[in-house]
Amino acid sequence: MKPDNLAYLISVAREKMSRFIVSELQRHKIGKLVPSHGDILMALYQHGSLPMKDLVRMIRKDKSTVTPLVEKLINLGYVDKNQDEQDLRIKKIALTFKGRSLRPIFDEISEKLYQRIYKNISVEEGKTLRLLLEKIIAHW
Amino acid sequence: MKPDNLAYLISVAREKMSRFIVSELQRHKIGKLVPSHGDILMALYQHGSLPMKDLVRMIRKDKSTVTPLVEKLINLGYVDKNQDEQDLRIKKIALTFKGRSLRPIFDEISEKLYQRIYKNISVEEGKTLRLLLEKIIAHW
DNA sequence: CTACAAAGGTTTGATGTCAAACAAAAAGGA
DNA sequence: TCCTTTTTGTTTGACATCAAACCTTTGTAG
Repeated sequence: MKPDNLAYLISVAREKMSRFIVSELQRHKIGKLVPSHGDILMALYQHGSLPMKDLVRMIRKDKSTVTPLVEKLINLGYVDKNQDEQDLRIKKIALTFKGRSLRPIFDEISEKLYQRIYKNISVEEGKTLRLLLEKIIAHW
Repeated sequence: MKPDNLAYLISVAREKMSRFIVSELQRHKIGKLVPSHGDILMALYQHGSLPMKDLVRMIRKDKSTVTPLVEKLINLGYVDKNQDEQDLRIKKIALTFKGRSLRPIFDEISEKLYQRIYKNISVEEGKTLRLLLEKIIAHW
């Protein structure tokens, strides 16, 4: 649905970025991951151990989506899941050693994505773009 | 995966728009459709009958994705599919009367989306935004 | 004309995604 | 204490999505 040109362009940009990330992840043979898995790992890199609840909020996906996403990362050995001791409802997700060892790769992919975006716009234009997108989002 | 702020903002903007469209479609009881179905109908509103091949290109989805999307629209009675007479490989998708009758609703949703986006940015800013997104996409 | 390659679509299998229903634990109120 | 509500997370069912394999029809080289 792309009646307005802006909506169309935003969708296309997002698709390009998404495909770029997926292809980079595959190139590194990390397992067949999608950007959402990357979101989870990035969140863990930045915040350490996190309960499912916070992960759900941070990656902006339904909780019933996050469960299998995390499960996959567990099966690949990148994270583990442990019950909180105070509140037994809470499951805390944390990086394993193997998961932490992937960080350089994710940093590299992030950097590459950044370079790709800024290949054809200036830093100043990037600022403008960020500002406009924030305006649209903030008062949505 | 939202290391760079811009990538993150573009994703969030796209998600907001997508959810907006889905909720509008549901509000109109058109059937449980997603934006991709809207993309197909909009393409047909603009170009009349279209072969699957062109539909695939226009909505930027894999051909194996478009097949079931169209099938759903057929089941809902909004489009039909007929074999081309010259080239028997080609299946042409066309709007039915019922499908055409939905056009006002889609025009309304488009307009609402436009209003939502431009609620907090000026026309001039919209122009700038479009320009910058095009820059990023074009030389991707 | 025949064989091979290319093009247009569908099928199959795997998986991400959401909504709704569910289960279990904690919180709160009487 | 006991009952109700809220919170946290999983399960289930439906479906969009893609990649790879497949089928059918065209196009083409020899």
